[in-house]
Amino acid sequence: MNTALDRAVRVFRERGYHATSIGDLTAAMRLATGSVYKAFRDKHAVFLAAFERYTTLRQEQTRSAAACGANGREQIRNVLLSYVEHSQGTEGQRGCLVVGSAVELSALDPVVSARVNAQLKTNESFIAGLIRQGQADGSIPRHVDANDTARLMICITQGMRVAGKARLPLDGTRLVAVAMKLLA
Amino acid sequence: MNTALDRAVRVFRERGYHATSIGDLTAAMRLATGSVYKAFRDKHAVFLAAFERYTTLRQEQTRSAAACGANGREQIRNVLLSYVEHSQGTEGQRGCLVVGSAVELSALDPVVSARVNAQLKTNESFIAGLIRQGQADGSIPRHVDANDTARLMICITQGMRVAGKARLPLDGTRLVAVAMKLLA
DNA sequence: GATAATAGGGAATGATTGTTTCCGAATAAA
DNA sequence: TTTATTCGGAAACAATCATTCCCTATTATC
Repeated sequence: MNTALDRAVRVFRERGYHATSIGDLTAAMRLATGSVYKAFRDKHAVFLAAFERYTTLRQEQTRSAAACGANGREQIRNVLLSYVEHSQGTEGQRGCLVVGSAVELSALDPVVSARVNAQLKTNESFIAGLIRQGQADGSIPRHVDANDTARLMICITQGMRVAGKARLPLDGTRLVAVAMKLLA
Repeated sequence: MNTALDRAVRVFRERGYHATSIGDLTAAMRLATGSVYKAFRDKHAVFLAAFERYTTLRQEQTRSAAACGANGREQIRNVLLSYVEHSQGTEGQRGCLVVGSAVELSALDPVVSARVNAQLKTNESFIAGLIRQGQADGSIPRHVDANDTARLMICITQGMRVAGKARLPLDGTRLVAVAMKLLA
């Protein structure tokens, strides 16, 4: 089931919600029309399940990327680097389901809007927590505002995903080096 | 004609390309179906015209916002502030047609992809030019890398539009104050 | 003032959409 | 073996989509 969902995630990331037909979905999931409708109430339910699967998977990835850092500052650097890498090449053009949902559905679909908002808030407080941790371990100056900086970093990461969709080449080390000035 | 196009811009910004039907378009533009198809070859042509109208309009807005600044640094601050304001409230939730096109169409539509890419490149080199201007007038240190910083600022502005779509409240002065550390 | 030409509006059309239903195959229970 | 049940697959369904065609005004021209 999860393997079929992963394939649905991929299609929705590439084509978005409205441009993905049931035909696209069944072809990607290797399931017949009836099977999809036996497993999910409708297309919208498939999307919601795919969204949830995507966010849990991505959350694991960024947290394990952060875990490699020795202190708060290094953890944030790793998170940013991880975002750049996921915004590049094939993976980058495939896009982020959170960004895609925010842009395509947030204004039209209240339930998707709520999930997107919750996910962004989660990511933001995760980064804010890393900043505070860095201030505790001495790797980030005290005068840095954790909330404001975290919000700006959310903008940066979301913007990276947009740039990745548009095939703008991003140099990870250079870009992150500039972004780290926000922690000065 | 431009007034009808402005209404088309608004619909495409709110609903995106695929979720906008010809019915939505005719209702918004106050035109009958036949009239739309007499003025444009098809839906795609309407979108392209709306896209072009939107980008020229936005370009004017950001350039006039920049013009209010006394030096390069102040001009960049004004540009960032203008982006925050356009990413907030009703206007923010309406969304940016460049971001929307990048996310929804860039992977599927080569001609839209080219326009999006060109627009992002234009914005980026505009900001890079402001940075260099700031370095020339002494308001921005020489050691700032204009290209890298401009690219990161593009990520920031695009990310703001995503946040605006998701109704994340953005405090303009606070957010921009943090972002200005990139010019230190 | 009559006529040609053009622009705009709305109904008809064919294709595609999401959804449902029905049917056959495979598995488990009796 | 037979019966029941669950599962996947394909055809059928109504609705909606983008597009075309035709008709009616209105303007310009002679």
